Amino acid sequence: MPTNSLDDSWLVPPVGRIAAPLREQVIAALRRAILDLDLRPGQRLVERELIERLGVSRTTIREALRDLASEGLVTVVPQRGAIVAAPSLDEASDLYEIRAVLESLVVRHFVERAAPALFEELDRTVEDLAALVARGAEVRLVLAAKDRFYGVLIAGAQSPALQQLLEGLKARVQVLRATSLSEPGRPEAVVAELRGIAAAVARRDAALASRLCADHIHKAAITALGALQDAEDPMPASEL
Amino acid sequence: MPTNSLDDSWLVPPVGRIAAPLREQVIAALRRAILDLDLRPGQRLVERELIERLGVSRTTIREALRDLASEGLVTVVPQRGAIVAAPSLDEASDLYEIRAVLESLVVRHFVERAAPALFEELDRTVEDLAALVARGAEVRLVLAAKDRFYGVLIAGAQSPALQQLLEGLKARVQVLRATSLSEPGRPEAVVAELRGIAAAVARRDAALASRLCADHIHKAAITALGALQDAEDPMPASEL
DNA sequence: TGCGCAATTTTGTCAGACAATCATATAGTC
DNA sequence: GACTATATGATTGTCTGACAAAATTGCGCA
Repeated sequence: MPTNSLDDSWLVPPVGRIAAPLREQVIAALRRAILDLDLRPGQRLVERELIERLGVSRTTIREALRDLASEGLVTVVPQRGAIVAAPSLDEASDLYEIRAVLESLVVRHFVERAAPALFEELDRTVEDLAALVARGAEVRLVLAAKDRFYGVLIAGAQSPALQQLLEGLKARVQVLRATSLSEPGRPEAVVAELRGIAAAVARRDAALASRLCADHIHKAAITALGALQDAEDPMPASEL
Repeated sequence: MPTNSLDDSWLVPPVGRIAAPLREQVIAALRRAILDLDLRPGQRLVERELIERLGVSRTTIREALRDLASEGLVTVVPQRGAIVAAPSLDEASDLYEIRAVLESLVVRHFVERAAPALFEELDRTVEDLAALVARGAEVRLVLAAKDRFYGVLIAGAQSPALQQLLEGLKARVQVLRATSLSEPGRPEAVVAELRGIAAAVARRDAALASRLCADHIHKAAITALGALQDAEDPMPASEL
């Protein structure tokens, strides 16, 4: 077996030609594989192998890879192909900082524009999250709940551009988010922080909510980056 | 002649197969055409016509269009193809707001991280701009000078992620930037505002510089959006 | 053991094909 | 004559196969 070829753990049913644009299915499959770490950061994505595994043509694979590249999930090096994106510590730090200011904007817009129903829904998502954490649910579920929280915020902010940018940013740091929530005590802290944000939002205090949101992401960043620094690259190029 | 096909004004030498990846050349050609308004917002980009005009294969065209879509310069509607992106007033407003917070971040990073030489260069670019405005240079040149100013800021901020995001945002509002600078008195105001930013940066006053930068973009936004509102769609679908 | 060259792999691009979908024009109906 | 339904054409989505150029690998040679 040559250096590092794809492991087959993420083998989804070769992408049936069910309904939607085939390319979308390919993108979804690859995205899931990357976010679930079935494909490891830095790993090469060789077109021929993807063709075999997903059962679609090179045309489709290449378009999908380019889409993922624009999402920041893979990096396409000219004449060398695509690799799974692996943000360095510095990059990750930058991404978190950018996310902090953008989420602040989202919160401000939410307070200004969101429909009343969304204010209630925001509270509900926080309590859902709190319940999950209270009964010690696994990280994956907590993360999903947190995504719903941000999802409600974005929906209320009514800014497609913000939504698109933030989705890209979140995808790029997805790896680290799980890390952050795994630190002892962090889930409880997260609940407290989000409750604070929600409370400020409920009082229509945009400035405070926005600041709390930025704080929250900064704290998450510190935790995640710290963990990343400890682990410090458990995955160099060759690992045969 | 059918409804609205491409005008040939932007016909660049059919993209010679000179050196770099062909796709890059196609992307560059289309980007220039869009930013220069040779291709008008809302206009359909039919693959076959692009093939003929640029002399490359459909594969290449399609990949290029997808790249441009990820930059936000074109919008790809499934099953209907690509059209030149046309930001609505609301979208444009959002984009400017996002740009304001991100440029603020850039300025802050610049103050914290930039090499001394860049501080000097920043001053130089402002004075270049001032000179151009003073002798009433055309809008295109002034815009280019302004881009150099932002370019120096970005370079000093040393954040690839920020750079990438801002390039995308700037591309999307490019159309409006020209409009903004065409308003009487605006160029002189721009010079004053940028001088203020540069001065604050020179004093290493990150907070002030950052706030001034946000202000500057807000003002530009108001001017541009106002002009946009007046013009209010001089380009509906059919114009035979 | 180290280096350079050749064989192989992989990407970039092309051409042509086809089904599915969208757009338009035509014909039939009220 | 206006309106709807169908047919016709245009356009996109996807596939196949091909080839040159660049990168990678492996081998032979010094």
